[in-house]
Amino acid sequence: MANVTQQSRTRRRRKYEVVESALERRIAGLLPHDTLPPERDLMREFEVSRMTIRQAVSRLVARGLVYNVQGSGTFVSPVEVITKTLTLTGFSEDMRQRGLTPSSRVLAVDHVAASPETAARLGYDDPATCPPVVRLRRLRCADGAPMAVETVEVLATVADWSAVDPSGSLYEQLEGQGLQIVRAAQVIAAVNLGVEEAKILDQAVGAAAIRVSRVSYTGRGQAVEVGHTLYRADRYDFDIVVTREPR
Amino acid sequence: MANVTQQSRTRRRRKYEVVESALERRIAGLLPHDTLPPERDLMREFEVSRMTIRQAVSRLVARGLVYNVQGSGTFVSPVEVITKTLTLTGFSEDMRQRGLTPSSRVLAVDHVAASPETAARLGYDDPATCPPVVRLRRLRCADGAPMAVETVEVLATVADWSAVDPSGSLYEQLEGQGLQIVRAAQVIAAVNLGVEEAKILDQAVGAAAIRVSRVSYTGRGQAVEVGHTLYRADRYDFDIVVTREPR
DNA sequence: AAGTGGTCTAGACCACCGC
DNA sequence: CGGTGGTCTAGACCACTTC
Repeated sequence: MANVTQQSRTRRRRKYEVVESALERRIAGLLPHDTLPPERDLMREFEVSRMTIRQAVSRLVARGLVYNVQGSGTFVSPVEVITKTLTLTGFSEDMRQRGLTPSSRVLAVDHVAASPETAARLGYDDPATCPPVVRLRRLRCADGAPMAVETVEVLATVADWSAVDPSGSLYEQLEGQGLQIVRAAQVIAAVNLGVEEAKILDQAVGAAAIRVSRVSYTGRGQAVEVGHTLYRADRYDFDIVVTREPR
Repeated sequence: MANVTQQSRTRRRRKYEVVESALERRIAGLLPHDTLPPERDLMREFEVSRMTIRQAVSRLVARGLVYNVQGSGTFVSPVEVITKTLTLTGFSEDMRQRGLTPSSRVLAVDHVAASPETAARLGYDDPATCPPVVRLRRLRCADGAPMAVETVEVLATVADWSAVDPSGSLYEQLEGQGLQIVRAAQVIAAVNLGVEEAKILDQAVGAAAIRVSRVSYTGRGQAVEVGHTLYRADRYDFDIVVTREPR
C-alpha cells in the first residue's frame, strides 16, 4: 500500500513521557502552590536518573502546570487557564477547542500559479521559480453561523490533493499525509469590513474585524503555506500567552 | 541603602550561555541550511560535555535560529525574521524594537481600591481581600504621534511607587525593583472606536482598533497586573510566532 | 547546616539518515 | 555501515532557600 513515510506506530514510550504524564495526573489532584516531591525522591520512585526527571518537569514548567523556585522546590501553578492558546491550530481545531462545531462553505478552489506576492511570502526571490499553489477560499462557520472568511494557498507540490477534502480541516489532512507544519508567523491586525466582506460575513459595512495573516513553516524552515483569515470581531477574539524570556 | 533583593551582578557566565552566543555569532556568517559542526566536535572545541552543548543548541532551536534533523545534523534556519515577537514586552520596549521612539502623556494616576472586576481578574474570589491597586491611564505615542491608550492596574503592594516615574516604561521600572513578571495572558480583539477614544487617538469615530487585554503573572503564578491597551489599527499590528507543539 | 533546584561531567545505547 | 541527533545513567559541585 501507500507511500507516505510511516512514522513507527506505537513507538517506544520515552521514560520522560511516562514521568510527565504520571506527574500530570498527580498534579490534577493537588491545590495551587502545593509542593511536588523533590527531584531526588522522584528519581527513586520512578527508578530513573535525575536528568530524566528534570526533562519531564521542565516540560511541565514549559506548559505552565508547575513552577520551580531554586533552593526551595517545585510547585503547582495556580492558573490553569494559562495553557490556553499559543499553539498553531487550524480553524476547525480552534473552534472545537472553544466548544463550537465548525463547518465550511467552499467559495473557490483553484490550482494556480503563485502570484509574485505569494511567491515572495513563501521565500522565493524569483516568482518564476515558485511552484504552483492550491488556492482555497472558504467561509468558515461555527455552530452554523458565519465566523470568518479564510484564504489559504499551499504549495501544490507538498501534498496529494486528490485525497484532500476541501471542506474539512486542512491542517489535519496535511498532517495525515506526513506534512509536518511546526511553526507559523502571524500578523494580527484590525480592519473595517468592506462591502463584499460584510455581506459574506453577515455584518454591517465598516464593522471591525480581526485579520490574521499567516506564513507556515516546516521544522526545516521551509515555508509551505500562506493565508489570511478575516474574523467577525463580535464572535471571535484571540487568546495568547506570552512569556518574558523566550522559553 | 536599598532593600531590594540584589540579584548578584556580574554573576558567573553559564557555560551553555558562552557556547550559545559563540554559536550565534558563527550562525550569523552562515547561509540558510548550512550545517553546524556535530555535537561531538563542539564538545572538543569548547571543552565541555555533550549535555552542555545540547542545552546551548536547544536554546537556539527554541529561538528558531537552527533546526535539528535526527540522524543527519543541525542546520541554520532559513527564516531570520521569525524570532520577532512572542515575548512579553511593554509598550516602550515594543516601540523601540520597531525602531520608533516611545513617549507618554499621563492622563490619570490613582491609588484606589480594586474594582470587583479587577479583583476577580487578579484572582481574588472575594474583592474585599484584594489589596488596593495603582491605576495608570496613559496616551502612548510613537515618534510623537498617538498610537495607543493604555490603562494598567498594578497591585500597590508589589512595588515602591514613590520611585516610579509614571511617564516611563512601567515593566522596566518594576523589573528594576526586583519584580519579575514572567508570563501574561492576553486577549486580542478588534473594536470600533467610540467618540471619546477616537478623539484621544486622533481617529474617526468607528475606525477599527486593536484591543489587547492582559493579566500578568510572576514566575510563581501570582497575578500582579491587569490592563488593556487600545491601538490605532492604521499604525499597529501584532506579530506573533506560534508553534505546533508547546515547545 | 541541610535540602532544594541549577549546572556540568563522562560516559552509554538507541533510532535514524545517508552512503 | 559510520555518523548524527535523541535518550539515559550515575555521579558531582554550585547557588540558593529555609531552618
